Amino acid sequence: MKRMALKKIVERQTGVALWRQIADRIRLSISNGDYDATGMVPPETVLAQEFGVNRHTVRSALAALADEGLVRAVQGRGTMIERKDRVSYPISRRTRFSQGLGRQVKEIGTRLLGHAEVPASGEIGAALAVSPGSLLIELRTVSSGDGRPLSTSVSYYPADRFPRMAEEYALLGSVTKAFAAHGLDDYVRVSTELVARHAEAQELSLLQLSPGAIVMEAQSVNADLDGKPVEYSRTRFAADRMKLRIET
Amino acid sequence: MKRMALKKIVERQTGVALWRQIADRIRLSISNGDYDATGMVPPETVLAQEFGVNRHTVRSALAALADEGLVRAVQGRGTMIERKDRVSYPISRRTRFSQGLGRQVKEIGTRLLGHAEVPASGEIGAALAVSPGSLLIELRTVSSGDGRPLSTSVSYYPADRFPRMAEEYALLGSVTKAFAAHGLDDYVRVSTELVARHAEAQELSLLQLSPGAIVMEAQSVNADLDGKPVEYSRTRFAADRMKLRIET
DNA sequence: TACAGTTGTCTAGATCAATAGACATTTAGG
DNA sequence: CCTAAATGTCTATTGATCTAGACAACTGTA
Repeated sequence: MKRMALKKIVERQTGVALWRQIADRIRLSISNGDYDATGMVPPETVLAQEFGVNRHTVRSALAALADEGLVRAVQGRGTMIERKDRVSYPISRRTRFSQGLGRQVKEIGTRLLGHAEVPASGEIGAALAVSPGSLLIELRTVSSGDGRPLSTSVSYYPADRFPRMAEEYALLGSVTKAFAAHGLDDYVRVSTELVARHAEAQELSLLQLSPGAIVMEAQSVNADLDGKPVEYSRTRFAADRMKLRIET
Repeated sequence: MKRMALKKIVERQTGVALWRQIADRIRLSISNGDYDATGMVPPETVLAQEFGVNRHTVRSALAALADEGLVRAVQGRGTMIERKDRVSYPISRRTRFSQGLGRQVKEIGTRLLGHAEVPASGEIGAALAVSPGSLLIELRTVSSGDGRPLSTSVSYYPADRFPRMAEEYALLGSVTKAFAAHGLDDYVRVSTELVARHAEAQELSLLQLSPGAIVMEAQSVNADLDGKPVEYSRTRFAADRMKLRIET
């Protein structure tokens, strides 16, 4: 289906600047492959006409995208697309971070931001089915693909069963391996809840997002094969770098 | 865990107006139940201090939320919360729209916006495993719960197998029943891909969203029990009214 | 070299967003 | 009946956003 050259409307007086709306639309078009034929963004004058705004407004949008490293403008030639990918991340009964990304990224980085021992509280305690007040290990991490941050997580593990979680994770760089080091060889995803919202300040900095960006937040529980919960985690994905593939 | 009274930072010069950022944050707090104790939003002066902005800016944010019908301000008393729900929508092998919402909403509405017969094209044809150019039935719908729009869909069905899809759907108000009318009693979800992004103009109007709002877009394929695809659909959910529960 | 097409830069003005302060109006409670 | 606390309204000012137009600088091609 040839994509319709549909009118590219932007809304005024909405609290979202036109240049940001336009930047979002162009980013989407790039990731949809709309400009693959030329590898370039249409000329500023053309975009200005399509969106019904002044050329300067389009320039602000392109400047923001150039700032993200998504495009690069060359005087006299045009604005070239530098990057267009959106990584696909599978969510299934056997969700494993590094396996899922597979060949989409050459190099996967995981960084342990910090860890702590905290008492179980309402929501998290209930999800892990531990008695209130019992100790949990909390891990905070950021994961990236080819140097670009993709997600940030806060995860909780029962401290009595996985006492060395932080150390093993720091050493092995993988939750799956850290579980294995505690004698747990297999686990499955029990539940996942998804919400999309604007990123908060801390998420902007952790994920290196431009302000106003969107995150998808997944709250998930993993359990061992007996159905006993072993992990509760809250992962926030950079929405414009990822799509989630749900395998049922 | 008692929620930390963490500093509520808003970012300036980002192309997203402060009042809109604050409106988004308050909306999130309402849906998180942060204000359940009183049923009211904190006083404007308090919010202004928390966010580090002028009271007038907070007032703009609250005016936007009042416009959505989320809160109602009463002079001399305060700003009361009118609505706080975020509907949970399950995605599983047997995703059925109306069943999933269950008791969360009293009244489910589905409206057929229009239908058409279109030739199968690249992506959609491949997903449905039909030969290129063969005919598909396209349905465009909006679904709502208790009068609030929750999602809008575009769906495709092979015309040779489900020739009366549009008529049956219009009559029965349900895809499951329309399938049954064609002799298909059961079907399962094969794949789902999820993306979150800012809503486009058309989506804003269909879902009655305030500009700058977020939609979650799910592209899904359903198949009969022999694995033959019967439906390709693209559903956009109003992100601030829904959360998706993924059942694996 | 000439030229068309493109991005880069500058100036000026109009509109929107945010701050600041003052005061009015309404409500609930002592 | 007061008063404290809350929202409602008004004016003025500053900075960010958007429009408008003109022209400079660079690229590729004829």
